[in-house]
Amino acid sequence: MMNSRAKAAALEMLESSNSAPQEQLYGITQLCDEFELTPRAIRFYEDKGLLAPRRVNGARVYTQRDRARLKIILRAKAIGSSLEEIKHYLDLYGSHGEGRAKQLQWTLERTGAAIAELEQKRAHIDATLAELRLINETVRAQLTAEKST
DNA sequence: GTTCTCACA
DNA sequence: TGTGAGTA
Repeated sequence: MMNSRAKAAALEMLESSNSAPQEQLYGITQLCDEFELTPRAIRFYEDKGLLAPRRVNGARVYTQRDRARLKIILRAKAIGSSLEEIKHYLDLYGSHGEGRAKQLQWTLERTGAAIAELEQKRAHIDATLAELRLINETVRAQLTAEKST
């Protein structure tokens, strides 16, 4: 629990305590506005291990990196990835050595599967579109015929 | 305004 | 995969 003035003061302290390249910081409301999310959703992602913002007097403070991760989360969500899958994708960024090879293998398989699923959906959509166009034209022809009767 | 937790779909 | 309510 922290009012916005206290948070602003805390943010300022953080920024001024780091001498050189001050990292841009964000509050949860800023991210919500920017990505059109609710605070509940962002906290939900954190709860699932997709985000790990720092805390300043209890309030969440997000870095550019958190912001970049959020972008990835939303893009992956948009193509139907589960949060659990997205977590794996994100873990790829920080992994090295032996673990990284497994991560890459997993990502290779998972993205391959996702590609196949999306292509199948596209085929289904194309087929449905063809059917609907046929129906549309048939009905149009009937309407024209009945009007001239 | 922001936090957390519990309930709910 | 989230939302809503109640709370401090």
